[in-house]
Amino acid sequence: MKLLNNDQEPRIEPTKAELEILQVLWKHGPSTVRFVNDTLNEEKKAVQYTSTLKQMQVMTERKMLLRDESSMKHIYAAAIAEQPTKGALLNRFVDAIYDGSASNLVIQLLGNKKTSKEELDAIRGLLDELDNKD
Amino acid sequence: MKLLNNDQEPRIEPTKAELEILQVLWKHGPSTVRFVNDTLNEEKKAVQYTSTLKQMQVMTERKMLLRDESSMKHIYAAAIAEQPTKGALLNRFVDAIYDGSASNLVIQLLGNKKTSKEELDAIRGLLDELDNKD
DNA sequence: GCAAACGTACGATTATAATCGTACCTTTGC
DNA sequence: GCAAAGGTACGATTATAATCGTACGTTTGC
Repeated sequence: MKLLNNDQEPRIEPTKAELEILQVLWKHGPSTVRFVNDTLNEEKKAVQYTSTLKQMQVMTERKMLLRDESSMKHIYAAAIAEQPTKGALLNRFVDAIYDGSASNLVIQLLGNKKTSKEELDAIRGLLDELDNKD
Repeated sequence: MKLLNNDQEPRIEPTKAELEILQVLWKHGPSTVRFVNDTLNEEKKAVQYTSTLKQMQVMTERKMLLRDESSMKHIYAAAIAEQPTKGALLNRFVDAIYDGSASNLVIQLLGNKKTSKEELDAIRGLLDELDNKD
């Protein structure tokens, strides 16, 4: 028997579908379901309006989104910040795949044909900045 | 109606549970179910023998593992290589979270308190190597 | 004023991942 | 020889994610 999880705390481990919705809200700011659904259909995948609606309703229950119900067209906003959320996902990923070693991940990244020269230069720039800060 | 997917090709997108099993096999080489299950219980989580067995049977069907049935204690081996598999997972992750931008991921990594100085030095070393190669 | 368009609510369904119980076969040790 | 230990096979179950149909309320345009 699984006890009900009357979660009051926001969950910061969005699923794939949840993340797609969050990305739209992070990028465009507070939006209607209509807007989010249209954006998903344009940029990601075909999905019914009510599916997106349902997702966003559940996410609101789980405190991942905030909902302004003052007008009929509810306005949803991300309740969790982009960077901390992505950071948590990244940590989980590094733990699961690279046994917690960030440099192992970077090895993979650098050995990857799909990582462009521009990306590499950008990464180098970041490290240089860090050097100057310390 | 979903058509049957008589997949002949190996699937290279292991799930969480599948990845844990693959990690054991990659690390220790071909192993029995008993060994994999013991290792998971020691290093990861409590799980029944038959659960691990079932997973590995399914993974074999999906061509992610190879099975040597010549003796009663079947010996399983990873059928997909570690680096390409992790690379594919990494690409998916970067696409899903960082819109395909590897440098954005690294920004996150560097800004992350959990990334140690040693890790940063290691990363720097990698970039230096790359410099000398080009 | 009323039909069409558009909105929310919500149960039901489907898809997939993950776990486990039970049946049954093989090996081993005494 | 045979009971106990340990192995595989496999259906059933549970957990979770994801999608959608339908009911019904509100707004809008003509």
